[in-house]
Amino acid sequence: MSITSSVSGAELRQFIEKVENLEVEKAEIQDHIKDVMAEAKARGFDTKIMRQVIRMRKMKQEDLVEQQELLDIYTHALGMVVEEEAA
Amino acid sequence: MSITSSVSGAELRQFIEKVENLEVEKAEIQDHIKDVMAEAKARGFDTKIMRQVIRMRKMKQEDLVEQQELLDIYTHALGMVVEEEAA
Amino acid sequence: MSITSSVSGAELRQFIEKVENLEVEKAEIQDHIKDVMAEAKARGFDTKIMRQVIRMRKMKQEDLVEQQELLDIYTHALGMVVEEEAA
Amino acid sequence: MSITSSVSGAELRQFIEKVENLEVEKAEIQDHIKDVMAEAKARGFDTKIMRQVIRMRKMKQEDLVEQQELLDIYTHALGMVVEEEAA
DNA sequence: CTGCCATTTTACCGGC
DNA sequence: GCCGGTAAAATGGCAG
Repeated sequence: MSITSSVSGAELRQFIEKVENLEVEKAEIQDHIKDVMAEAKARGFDTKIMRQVIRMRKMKQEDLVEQQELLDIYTHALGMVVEEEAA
Repeated sequence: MSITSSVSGAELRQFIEKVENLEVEKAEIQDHIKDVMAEAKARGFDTKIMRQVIRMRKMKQEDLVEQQELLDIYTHALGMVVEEEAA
Repeated sequence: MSITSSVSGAELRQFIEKVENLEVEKAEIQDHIKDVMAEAKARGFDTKIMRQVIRMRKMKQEDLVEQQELLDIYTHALGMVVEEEAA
Repeated sequence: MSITSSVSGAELRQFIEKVENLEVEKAEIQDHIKDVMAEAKARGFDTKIMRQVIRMRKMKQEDLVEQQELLDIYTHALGMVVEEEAA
């Protein structure tokens, strides 16, 4: 009995190759980002600052989401606390 | 504030937005990868092993062998014997 | 605001601070681990392999063998032959 | 020539065991944290909220550090921009 | 080539 | 007891 018998090699291969193809696409985009940064640098901008700015803009958005989640949690929790105190 | 600053500001903004857009694209591809892995999992494949296989396929054969050898050296030095299958 | 809420708040604070203190301790130990690894690296050991060995030692032998077998199955199914050393 | 000859098994073992011991300590603290959380839960607190609160308190501290770093970067960058515009 | 930062992987925790 | 998501750790990549 072959060691391969317990899995469908063909199916596995399809999944693997699909992921690998997507990873290639991703790498291309990453390269593109690198190009843009290089161009910005050539135009005199400090890439370190740019990265920091990008990072902070991302964080700001995430914070909004975070705040909303906290609000939701508190809203639900209030119901619990009220029940709790009523008990 | 000088004209120069404003122009620089506009140009900077363009670079940053371009990068951010590319990062969005990248995130979408990453999500797609996640989907593929989830489907593979649903089809009964072990995603952890799949990831390992993908990593191995990316590595140069040379490095792969070297790393395996080093692992062997270390495990033997520690007296760790991993039970081998009789083929 | 009710007395109950204040009491709950104080109690909650106590729990949270206790957790935070424990997390500080944990971080210190983590730093210590980092130091040990750095020393090992300075002595010429490959820390990546060391980490892998530590992970392997944590795993049950049974699971370790199983995982290795699965990897073999997948690599064979994909026709990946990892060159074995002649001992 | 033995496969073990190229590394000092004794020294490696010492490093590994030291790390493992530290990891045991760390796990104990983690268990302790778990106990505290379980007790809080038993006292009626929502662990999800607690985690969120702990997380946000940590982030607040990290944000301060981040802000300072950004300030530093900007300070340095200003020098650059001034030079740039003078050029 | 070293340190730093982003990504990726692993481990954990709570819910079903 | 798995499973899904979330936080911690580790690896890899990039800039300097």
